[in-house]
Order: sequence, then C-alpha cells, then structure tokens
Amino acid sequence: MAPATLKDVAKRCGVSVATASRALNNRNEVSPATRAKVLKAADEIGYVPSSLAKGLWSGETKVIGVLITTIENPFYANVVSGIEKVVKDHGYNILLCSSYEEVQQEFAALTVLLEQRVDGLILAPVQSKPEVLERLQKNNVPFVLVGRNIPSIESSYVVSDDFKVGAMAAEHLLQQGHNRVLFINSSRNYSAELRLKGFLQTMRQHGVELGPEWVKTVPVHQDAKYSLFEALDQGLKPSAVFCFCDCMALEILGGLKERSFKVPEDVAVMGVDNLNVTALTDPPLTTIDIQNYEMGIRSAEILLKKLQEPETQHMQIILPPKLVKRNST
Amino acid sequence: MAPATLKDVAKRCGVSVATASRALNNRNEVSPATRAKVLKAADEIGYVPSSLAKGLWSGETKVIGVLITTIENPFYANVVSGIEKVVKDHGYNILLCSSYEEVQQEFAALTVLLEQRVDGLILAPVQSKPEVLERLQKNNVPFVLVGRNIPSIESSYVVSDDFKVGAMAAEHLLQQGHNRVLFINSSRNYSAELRLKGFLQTMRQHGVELGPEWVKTVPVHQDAKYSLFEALDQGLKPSAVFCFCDCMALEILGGLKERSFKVPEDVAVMGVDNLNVTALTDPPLTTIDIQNYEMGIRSAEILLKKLQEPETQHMQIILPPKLVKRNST
DNA sequence: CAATTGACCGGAAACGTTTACGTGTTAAGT
DNA sequence: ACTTAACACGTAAACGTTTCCGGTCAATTG
Repeated sequence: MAPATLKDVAKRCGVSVATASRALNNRNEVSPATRAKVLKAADEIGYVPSSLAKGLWSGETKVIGVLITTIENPFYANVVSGIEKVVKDHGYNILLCSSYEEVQQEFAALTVLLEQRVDGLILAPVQSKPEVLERLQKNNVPFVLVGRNIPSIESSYVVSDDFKVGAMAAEHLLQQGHNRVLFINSSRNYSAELRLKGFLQTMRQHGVELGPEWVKTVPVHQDAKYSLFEALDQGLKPSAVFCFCDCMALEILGGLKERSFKVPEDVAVMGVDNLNVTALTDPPLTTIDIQNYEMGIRSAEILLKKLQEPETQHMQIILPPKLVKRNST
Repeated sequence: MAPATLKDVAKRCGVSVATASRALNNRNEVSPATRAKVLKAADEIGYVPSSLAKGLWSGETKVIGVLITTIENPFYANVVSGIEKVVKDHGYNILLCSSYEEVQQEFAALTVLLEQRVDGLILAPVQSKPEVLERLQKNNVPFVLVGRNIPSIESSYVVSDDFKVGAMAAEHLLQQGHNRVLFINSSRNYSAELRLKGFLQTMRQHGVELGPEWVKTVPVHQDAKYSLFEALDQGLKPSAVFCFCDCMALEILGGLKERSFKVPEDVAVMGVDNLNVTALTDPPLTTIDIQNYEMGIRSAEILLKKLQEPETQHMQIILPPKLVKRNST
C-alpha cells in the first residue's frame, strides 16, 4: 500500500487537490471550514507530504550531505554532531556518507549526494587533488570543507591551524627534553602535510634534525601500532611519539603496552583532537584541542549562509589549537 | 544555474528525452551510435540523474533512515558503521537522524524520515511506548529495532540478551566479593529495564537484596558521575559500580578519580558495550561485549530482506553477551 | 514486388506537489 | 439595481524521470 497522497486527502473531503494543498500549507485563500475538513481528513488517513514531489517542484530538498571518512572516528562524530545541531534548527537534515579514506568511495558517495540533490555539502576531503571539488563546482552545489583543506582550489573551509598544531607539539616535546620523536602521520590529506611541516620546521629551528625514518605514514585501515613496530624494528629508539590524531595515539598506547613500554617514562605519547576519552586513558593523554564540535558548528553556519545568500564570498575559518597537557608526556 | 536535466542532454544531441533515458539506462532499444552520442553529451554537461524524479516515478528512494539517540555515543557509531557496510553494497544510502533520547525529537525525526519516503528504517527507540512504532506500521514502512526492543508491539529487532547482561554483571561482581553494588542505569528504554531485572534477580538469588537506593537512573544529558555523587552523598558506600553502558562507566571513572577513589581497590567499575577505548582506560575497563557492529550488520540484513520480500515474517535476533574481564574489577 | 518483420525512435502519461490563472458566488458601494 | 471587489475554490501546468504505445523506415521473406 503506497503512502497516502494529497489526492486521497482531497477526495476524502470532497475538495480539489489545490485546496487541500492550500489548507495544509496554511495559505489564506481557504475558508476556515474547509481547512478544518482537510486537516481532519489528512490526520485520519495519516497523510505525510512527499519531500520528493516537493523537492522536484521547489528545487530544494532540505537535505545537506555530510561526507567524512568514517563516523567511527570520534573526531568526526563530534563534528557531525555540531553540524546537526545547527542545521536541524533551520529545517535541514543530514545525509551521511563515508569515504573510508578511499578516493573511489569518496567519488561514489559524491555521486550519490548529487543524485539526491542535496542543497549543500560539508566534507572532509580524502585527497588533496582537486577532482572531487571541481565536480562540485561544476554542478554548483555549495560546499564547505571541514577539518582538511585542499590548497589547490578556492573554497570555504573550517580547519585548525595545522602548521601550528605541529609546531606546538614540537615545542612541547622539546620542552620536555625529547629530541628523538617519532611522527606517526596520516596519509592523503593536507592537514597531515601541514602538521608535519610545522613539526619538522620547529624541531629544526631548535637544532633537532629528524630524518625521514622518523616519520611514518600509517596505511589506511591499519592499526597505527604496526607503524610503531616497524620503526622499533628498524632500530629506532624514540623517546616520544607524536600522532596525527588521538585515534592513532590510542593505538600507539596499545602498541607500547603490548611491547611493555611504560608511558611516559620510557616513551612519551601525544595526539591531536582532545577526544573525550583521552582524559581517562592510562595514562591520560596529552593532546591538542582543535575544537572538533566547534568545527562542525562553524562549517554548518557557513553553509547555511551560502544557502541563504548564494552570492556569499568564500569564507575561511582557521581555529586556534590549544595544548592540553596531561600525563602521557 | 539548476542542475542539468535529461531534456538538456536530449536537446544537445538531437534526440528525444525517451531515447536519452534509454541510452543512459543501457536499454537495448537504442542503436550503438545514438547511445554513444547521448553518453558523450551527458558527460560533457555533467549530467547527474535526479533521485527525486526517479523516486517519484519508481516509488522507492534507495534511502534508509537510521534513527538513533546520538552518534556521539561510540556504541551507535559502531552500529551505524555496521549498517552502512551492509546497505552500501545494495545501493542504499543512510539518512541519519538523532533523537538525543528525547521523545519529541524522535517524533520529529520520524516525520522527516517519512516525508523523505525512506524505503526502510532502523531505529533505537527512545520510549517504550508504542506510539512511534504504530505510526510506522500505519504508514507501513518496513523497520527494524536495534539495540532496544519495545515489548508492547510486534516487530523485528536485533538486541542483546539484556536480562543476561544484567545477570552476568551480577555474577561477575559477586564472584569478586562485591555485595554493595551501585547500579547506574539509563532511563527510558526497555534494555535498561531488562538489565536491571537480570541484575537484581541474580543478586537476590545469591542472597544479596539491594534496595532502590542502590539503583540510580541518570537523567538524560547529564554526566553519570553526578548520580554517583548523589549516592555517595546519601551515605552509600558502594564497593562496585555497574553501569548501563561504557559511556557511563567512563564518566563514573572520571567521577571516582575526581573524588580520589582508586579503581578497583576502593571501588570496582564495570560497563557494557566493550567500546574500543575501554581497553586503554585507567584502569582497563571490565565490560560486557554485546556485538555492537554485528548488531548493525544483522539489523541491516533483516531490513534488506524485508525490502526484497515484503511478506517476510518478523525476525528477532538476540545476540549473546560476553564478559570481557579487565582490571577495573 | 508486396507483405511482414524488426530495429530504432518520439509522443505522452504518470508519479505528488505547488502555484498562476480563471471562474463563480457573495457582499459592499453607488 | 448595477458595478466591483473580495473571497473561495477548481483547472492545469510544471518539476525530471521512466515506460507504454505507436510510428517510421529499411531489410527480409514469399
């Protein structure tokens, strides 16, 4: 049994479809009596208007796409939560897609989102190549990058100051007396590049030159601890490990435990994201707060502004990172 | 500029809309030459078919709704991830809505999902009252409950054996010599009721009678530690705390730390869900694995089956819980 | 050579909305 | 009493697809 339609409502109370529509939309060309009749009929048969038909007519779906790597990463859960809070109040809904850090899946998801005619899009792009965004621009759907920028294309984005994130980590670790620092980095995104750059440059400024063996890029879908093991097995003796994100830092914590290293006595660990749980790990994790939830909020606000005023200029927000010192360093 | 339409494609290569549609859908009533022409034109103008129009025509949207309390709870992140894995392969997409454990928001989200004409729905219902599900049945959209059942209505669901979860916790804690156990419970769901029942009944069977003061229900949107503090301030001296879920257990861990209790020496703590992070907390958390990801998988599989064969009987899956002993008990 | 077939393609209806336009009724204004 | 405006409502077109039905044209058949 197909869902009830406007025609059903109209037939049931003996008016035309147009009148039924007007009554339900609170337009004023309907007499109070007929309006009551229509509302009653609609309620009785459980009528729910079709967003499909509405969207086809109006050209807007009231759906915004959110394309992230995976919702299992609490960082993105925070971001999405922030987005949802903002857009809900404006009558928008979220269509959630995941790329799992794979270019192909990202592209497929993008196709889906375009087919669904999302009014706008917030995404954490996988690759720094501009293909995906060019496609968006071609189809001119408004979009905002979140968490990661793509430098080769002009767009709106909300990111943390990633160079500074790397620099802050370096400064903090140097201050604690570390100069053999292993950088466990993510692949395929510009934030990772910037953090690395900020990190290495700051180390160098303080006279610490780290060769490429001190930087490990974790293959996607692999536990970061194996990158650590790889480094250890190559004979590296790091006094500290700096991770691209807390997720990786947690995995490193697990790896160190597995190999019976004490943190922070044998090896210090720090991450980025300040996930809720990092306050409760063993030991509590030193990390850098990059305002996850706020990122979601701001990106959604920018997108909404673009939807309301299509001629809005691109907006870039760079949130300041903040060191959260705990016991892992 | 509105997105390109089939008519645009057709006009561009001088064929009818019907032919263009046939060419793009790989139907065989088109000559190879025209097909090539159409595909080329479609590619050139960046044509993306409209799911709205397609859905209006076909009566199915290839979207399934997922309605949970909040994606910030890693338990649901795991569940959603499992759902996504299954439905993606069958060409379905996820429309994610959150109820934030509020009946009103749940109802509003449901309206949205019905308006969007989702083909099916997977939900973790907030309340045990059947209003929401009756609405679903009235609109006859196939649905599957996940994580929580609603006993008053017949439906498909995938849950853990929640009575047993409570019983297992009780047995484990008794075995460790605890008989002053504080139960930090969730409100507004049947799983919570069952776990409590299993817990209390098992305690009683072993001669431990716990009065109502030993059961605290955490108000929604409140840190569980305040429920702990309340109990402590009432003069209770629990030797162990059993929490409805790991999220709460983590909050309790925080609260105990705040009040300088040592875990497990002063107070033991255990939770439910076996979240990834619980292996790395201080101390590593004893918990009960209820197969979060698997729940998502199974619920999605049931829903897909219902979509393929609408006459399918209701299916109920009760997954066996498994104790994961760590150092917090 | 006429009739039949088949390949290929266009016209048009349908899905469920919303709104511009037209029409009929009624009350107010002269 | 006649015009006019306001009001209430219906008709129909449009949004972008897909498919049914029919038509054209060339090739095959007798």
